[in-house]
Amino acid sequence: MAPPQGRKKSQGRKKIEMKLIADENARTVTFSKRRAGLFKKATELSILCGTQIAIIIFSLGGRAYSFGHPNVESVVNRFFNRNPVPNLQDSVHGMKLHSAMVNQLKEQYDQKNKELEAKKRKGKEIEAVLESSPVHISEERLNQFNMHQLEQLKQKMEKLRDDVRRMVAAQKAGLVGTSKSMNVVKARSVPKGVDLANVERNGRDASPIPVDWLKL
Amino acid sequence: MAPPQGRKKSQGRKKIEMKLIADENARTVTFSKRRAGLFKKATELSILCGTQIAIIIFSLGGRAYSFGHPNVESVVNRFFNRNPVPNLQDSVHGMKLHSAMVNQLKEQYDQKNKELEAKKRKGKEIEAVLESSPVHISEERLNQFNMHQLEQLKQKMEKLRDDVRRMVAAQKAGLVGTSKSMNVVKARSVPKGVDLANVERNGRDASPIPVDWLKL
DNA sequence: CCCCCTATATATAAATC
DNA sequence: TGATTTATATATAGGGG
Repeated sequence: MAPPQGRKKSQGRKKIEMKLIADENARTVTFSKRRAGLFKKATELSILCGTQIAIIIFSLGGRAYSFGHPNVESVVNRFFNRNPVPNLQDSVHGMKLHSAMVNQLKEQYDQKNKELEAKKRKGKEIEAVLESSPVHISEERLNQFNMHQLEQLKQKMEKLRDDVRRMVAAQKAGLVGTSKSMNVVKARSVPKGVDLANVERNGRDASPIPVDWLKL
Repeated sequence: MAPPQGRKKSQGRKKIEMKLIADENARTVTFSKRRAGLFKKATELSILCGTQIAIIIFSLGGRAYSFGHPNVESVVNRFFNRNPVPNLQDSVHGMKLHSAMVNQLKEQYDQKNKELEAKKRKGKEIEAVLESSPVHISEERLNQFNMHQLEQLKQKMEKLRDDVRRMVAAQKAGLVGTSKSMNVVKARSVPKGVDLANVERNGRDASPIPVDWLKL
């Protein structure tokens, strides 16, 4: 009934940037809360899906925190195949491969390859649309953009299409890549169907566009 | 005002009992979702608090899923206070892989992963540009342009640009071709001792899928 | 299996004790 | 470091394609 005579007790949860929390105090608090939350989630997962789980965490201070269902050691050992997994005996060039890990690696590769495949497919679809869509561009519309924006737009389109091509080509030729990074920052959602571009040519570029994204 | 003429599309999230999900299908779905959620949480924790984390999960089916920042092995070894693993030479995510086959496997995985990342990044970037543009242009519309039209666009832009230049009449020396195609970036980066002091992103991995893409 | 959507259950950033 | 409270940000169960 009575209108809130006092200010709100809290602004409620705020969104925070995804980067190392500078304030050590706040960081510690967040660490405690999230660590607890993570373990809770792990517990639920193991119960709901009947899985074995092991989690090991080292805080910046060097303290170790662990969680295990049924326990850390058994899961870790199983993962590193210390406890032989009879069902897995892959071998390459005669040597035994380390089960769970290698097996997982294969799956991951396949997964990524699959995602890539999907993207290429989408890229082609878009290309098709571009080819068959005789849309007239009015001067009006053109004049609404400034050169900088148009240039950027064009470049991005070209670049994207170029990438699609390269990828398709590489795919056909059986690519042989060499890189050493393995970070996957999972994006919440893959941007709509943004994939297109082409034109082998690349002219100049006057505007001081912050084109670091162009280097791939 | 008008009462909802149609039924709700969904009853929304329902509370579930904390016990092994009986329906195998539902269980699998939940496992996928929650596993992803768990890894995401772990990723955030490692970033926000600069911690090292390792997670290993074995599904009921016996499949292994892992997450590691900087990688599972280092964290596990640190936890058990061991030096390099004795009877385990291969490392999935980072370093010395003594098996040529496994090594190749890893490279291919990295390559795919990298391309995928680039793809996602670009998708986001183009979206960003589109959004920051004073003139709203839907992706739909953008996708309707074909290369010929883009060429025209470019020509018009160049003309405009030249006009502006004339007007500004000044130093125009800054015209540099800014575009290059990438050609396999072989980074010999050694994810050795990652100093968590400046954690930018984390390592992550996971994903199932049964396929024998390679006859080992 | 993957993606999307909706409606709700949960996790948590902040502030305070 | 914990335990609470408040107001929001996120995670997800269910269901469809």
